[in-house]
Amino acid sequence: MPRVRLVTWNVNSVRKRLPQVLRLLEETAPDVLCLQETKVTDALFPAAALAEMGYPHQARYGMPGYNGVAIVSRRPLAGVRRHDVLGRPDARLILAQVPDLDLDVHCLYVPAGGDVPDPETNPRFADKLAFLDALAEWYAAWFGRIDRIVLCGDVNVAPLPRDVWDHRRLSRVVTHTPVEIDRLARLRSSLLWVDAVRDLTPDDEPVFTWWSYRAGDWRTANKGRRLDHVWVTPPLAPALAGYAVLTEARDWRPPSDHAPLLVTLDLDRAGAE
DNA sequence: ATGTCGGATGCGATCCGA
Repeated sequence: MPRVRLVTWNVNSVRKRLPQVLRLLEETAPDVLCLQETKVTDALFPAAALAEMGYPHQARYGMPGYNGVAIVSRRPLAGVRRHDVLGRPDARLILAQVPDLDLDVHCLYVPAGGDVPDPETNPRFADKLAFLDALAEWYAAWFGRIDRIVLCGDVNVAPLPRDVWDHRRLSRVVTHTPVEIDRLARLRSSLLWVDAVRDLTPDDEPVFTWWSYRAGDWRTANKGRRLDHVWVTPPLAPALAGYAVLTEARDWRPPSDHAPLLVTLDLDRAGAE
């Protein structure tokens, strides 16, 4: 079986960013692309343009204006399923099987959590914590079935000190507070998920996938955070072969504030399902 | 507190969410 390439990207509107998405597909030729913040209803999703580029297999879960996730693939998808975390239909998680690869792909967009890292005064932050708790519980109920799952998405948490440009300063900033890091760790424990990037890179090496629009020269300032993650279940850990943050895409005008994350799997080295 | 995006509303400028 050849190497498998997966890319995940928070596009911040798939319609606004369609030329950049097509360029990404052309230049990186992934088997599967996971998109977050598509910000489009399913009826208006640019299905034909992506199909024309060689990606006719698409699972999408959109809503007007906000959120929205999609999995687009060169290989057939099966068993497409949406999951409403906390019972809310807000287009944040979609699941699909890739039968050719004997793999499940999950595409996730975790709530950002607002500006104030206090669940007492900021309902958005409380909601983010509740979302992570509910998702952890949901996955924990799968435990025992040893599946080959790849979870891709914008988890809106940068867990390690070197996942942000300034650990001390950002410890009081939403995305890097201890309480969020604790909740993300619980989610990771739910299925013993392996964080692909940190499995392939020492923890003390800075890795970022997001740079705010508000910093003038993002590359020079480099005030980034690693908000976008690819996690795999234990049978896939031996298959992890490489990753790349495609920072060049952060400059494709008009840019998303996230860079795509590419992960390569060598499925010959994976465990069985 | 600020900075800059994208979408929705409703048709212009403002609000929400990020």
